[in-house]
Amino acid sequence: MRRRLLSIYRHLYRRLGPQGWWPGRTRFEIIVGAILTQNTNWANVEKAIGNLRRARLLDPVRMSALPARRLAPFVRPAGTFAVKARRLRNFLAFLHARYGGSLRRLFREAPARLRTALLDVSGIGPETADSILLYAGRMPVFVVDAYTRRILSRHRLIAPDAPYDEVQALFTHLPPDAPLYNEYHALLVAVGKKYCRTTPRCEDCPLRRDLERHGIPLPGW
DNA sequence: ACCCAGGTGGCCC
DNA sequence: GGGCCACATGGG
Repeated sequence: MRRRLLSIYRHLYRRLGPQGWWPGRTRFEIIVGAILTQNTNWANVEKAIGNLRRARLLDPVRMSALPARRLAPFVRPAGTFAVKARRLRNFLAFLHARYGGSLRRLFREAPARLRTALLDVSGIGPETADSILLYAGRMPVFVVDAYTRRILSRHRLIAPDAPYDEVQALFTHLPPDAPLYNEYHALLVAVGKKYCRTTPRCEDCPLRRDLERHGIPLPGW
């Protein structure tokens, strides 16, 4: 399994190159993006983040000053904006209550403890929590999203309806290396955007051809 | 006029 | 504990 996962990674990397994820520079911006991108096209998230940036709200203290009703209009392009404004505030309340508003202190937690804590925040589920841990915290936690699922299931590495933790467990076959997990997940999203929707016929997927050519046939094909 | 996008929580049974 | 459903914008 380890060999197979690494082989997929190498072929993805060779084809698509480094992805430079997460888009967004500061830790707080990454966290905001992770919440805003829930079930939403990233282009829409960028518009919302642009609104927040222009209003100088990409800062925990400044954002905390706004009640959800005042925050929502900035978030609007990301969709489900009332919900997401509340979720941003839920995170900020959590950050303030448990870490005195300090992201530095938050990320001093051990990954497993922080994950549990984040999952207690209403509006932060497993994917959002893991995105925060990996991309904002640079912790070796693999992120499972719709693309991860779609690609792995089409390659018969998981069942299409496999539970989150089960999919994530697959990647424990890899060394716990945050930059590797970062790049790997970003590549899965990139290849998913590029091929999995426009080319639902997996026989045409260049990744599959790469793997077969190199003697790593995918099971079930 | 659909359908989808880097989910999550709240119901209902 | 599973099976729906609301949330909602912008692009194809």
